[in-house]
Amino acid sequence: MNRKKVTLAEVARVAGVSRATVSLVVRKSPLVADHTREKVEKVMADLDYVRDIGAARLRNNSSRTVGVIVPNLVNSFFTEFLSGVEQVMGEDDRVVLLANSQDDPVRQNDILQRFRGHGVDGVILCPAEGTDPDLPLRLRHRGVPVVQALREVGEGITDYAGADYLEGVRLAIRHLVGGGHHRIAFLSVAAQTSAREERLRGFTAALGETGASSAGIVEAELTWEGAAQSAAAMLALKTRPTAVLCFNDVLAAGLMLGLRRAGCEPGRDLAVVGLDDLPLARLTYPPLTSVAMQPDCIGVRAGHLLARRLAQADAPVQRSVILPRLMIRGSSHRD
Amino acid sequence: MNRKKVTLAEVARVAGVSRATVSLVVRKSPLVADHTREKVEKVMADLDYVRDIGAARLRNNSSRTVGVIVPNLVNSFFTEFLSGVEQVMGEDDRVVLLANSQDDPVRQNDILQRFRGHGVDGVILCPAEGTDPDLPLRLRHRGVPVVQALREVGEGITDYAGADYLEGVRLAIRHLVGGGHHRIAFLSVAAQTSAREERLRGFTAALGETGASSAGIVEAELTWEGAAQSAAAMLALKTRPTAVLCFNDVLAAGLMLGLRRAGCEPGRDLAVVGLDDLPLARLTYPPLTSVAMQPDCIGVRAGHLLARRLAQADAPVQRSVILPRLMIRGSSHRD
DNA sequence: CACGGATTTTAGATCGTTCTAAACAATGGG
DNA sequence: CCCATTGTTTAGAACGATCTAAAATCCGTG
Repeated sequence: MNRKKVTLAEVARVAGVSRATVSLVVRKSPLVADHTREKVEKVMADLDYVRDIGAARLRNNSSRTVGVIVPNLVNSFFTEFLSGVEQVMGEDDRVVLLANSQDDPVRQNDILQRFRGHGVDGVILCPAEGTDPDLPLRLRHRGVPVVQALREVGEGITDYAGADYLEGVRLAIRHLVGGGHHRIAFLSVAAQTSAREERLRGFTAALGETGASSAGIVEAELTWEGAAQSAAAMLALKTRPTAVLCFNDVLAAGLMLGLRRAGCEPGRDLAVVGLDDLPLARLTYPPLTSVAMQPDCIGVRAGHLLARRLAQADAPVQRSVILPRLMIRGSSHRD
Repeated sequence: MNRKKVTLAEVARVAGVSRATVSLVVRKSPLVADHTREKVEKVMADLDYVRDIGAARLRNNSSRTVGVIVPNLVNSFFTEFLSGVEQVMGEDDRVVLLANSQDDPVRQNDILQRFRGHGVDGVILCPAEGTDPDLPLRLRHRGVPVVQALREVGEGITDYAGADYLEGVRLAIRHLVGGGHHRIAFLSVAAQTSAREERLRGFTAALGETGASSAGIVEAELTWEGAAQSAAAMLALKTRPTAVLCFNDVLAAGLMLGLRRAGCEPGRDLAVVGLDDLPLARLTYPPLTSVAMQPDCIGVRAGHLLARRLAQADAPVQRSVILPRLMIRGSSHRD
């Protein structure tokens, strides 16, 4: 209640030095003599002084704050990513401003504006579906350092951290073909993002490489219910697939549910493979074969990329792409 | 690159008015005449002016920023909660500073300090395991408005938003007893939090009410692997349970996995009930009966509580407790 | 047309920090 | 004893907004 804020000036007064000196101590400058440093540090501890970073930023332009924009906070793909980012930032004594674009480019712009108002040092962005491809360019012109992650818009304009979705899909398809599957369907989402495009491209590419054939592409809403409902469409394809590759694990899990309802036992009657290897992949029945994209690692890398760019604004653009790993489980076995 | 920051003064100069007037326009004060307002707004738009909230806060003490501390970013209980908080804050034109305490009180203190330095208006805190019970009091003395959520430490010192875990457990036990189960075990976690205590208390209380008896309490690490490993201990209990209530759905799902490995079919040989009703509850096999705590709603309420307190610092302490709902699914059927 | 009151506008101080440039202290050489 | 040199400290002006209190403008009346 009565707690007045302790300021530099207050510390200076008590310690019998000038504000400038205290400021130097706060910033661990080597310019201050040891004995004054100690004296000042003691006073700071006694008074429970907390440096006001906002005021500091006003003067010197570094808020030690970064904005993170994700399209979604329920899919653990994004929250694990977020977790990685938060971890790096914490280690680096930075703080994360979080916002959820809900995959809406308009909201996303609002958020960027808000972040700008808060003086963020930089932004890590998973661009929302339908993001204007020259948003990155506009941001660069406004002087906002940006790292894109998980999805990308515009080419080579900003740093980027993600996984090699294409290779991930190839791993999955090879695994299926190796297991004797030759008619493979793809369960996709409607939302147009780079992640989707890459996965779809990977699908046709990998089919070409392996000589397997597409049994068709079915689209579902990005929820397990949507996927469950799509089971009917999947079973009604002209060329009935023996295996289905899904855009991600949520869809795969939903599909398995829908298949079982329709009397088709996933893993036995129809192989199902997911992508992302979310934790839930181990908990479905049968456990879901999936491709691990390690979103937490991607988050860590995105954090490092941003740190690098903040340190050196004109560094060359860099892409950091993680190699996925295939996790084989029951949903793609024939036993 | 060359973008210089557009300031109030710049806008004022171009519009031919004083900074003070522009400031009034920015804050939508009714004091400005309509024609000047329009003129100024036009200039602001032309110059792409963004108000510097940090600078504003320095003068008037409202950063429109709140800190959120969660113990964990992989359990969707917390991320759904976070999602709710973020949503309310966004609507209210506030911004969320996110940090993960990793259930470590020391980290948690660091984070609180950091938040203070960033001038947050208030904090929403899910206290880490082992948090000093008078942390809330200390924070109050420092003048930091706090709302606790999901877990609570200290009694009635801060506002609190959570679910009625006790009632949730009661619902689950009643359901089991109604289904003919009389020997019920509890799968708990080791971590000492108010959530755990309340659930455990609820367990014994509900057993008393219904006349069922405890088959024992088993502790597991809070991961699905931990729960899977505990299946053995569960099956080895002296009085073999016919049903198990689990601290949360992650444990329940893990336990089901472990049971099946041990040749005991969950849902048929042993009923399993979870708590929290995470999305994964629908995706396990058999689908998991659980008690919905609606963490996203709790997040929304926590946000509102904090907004209220920021508006009125001396409002009476309020608790907002959500009534849980039982979601009956296959894991507790006998068929 | 002068006056009082309401409506608009503004100058200048202020928030807590950092920066710049200069002052001050200590030391050693000539 | 003065001066240059190095090492420490500091006064005062920023940063970009908001607040306060006062000034300027407008308007209807007497």
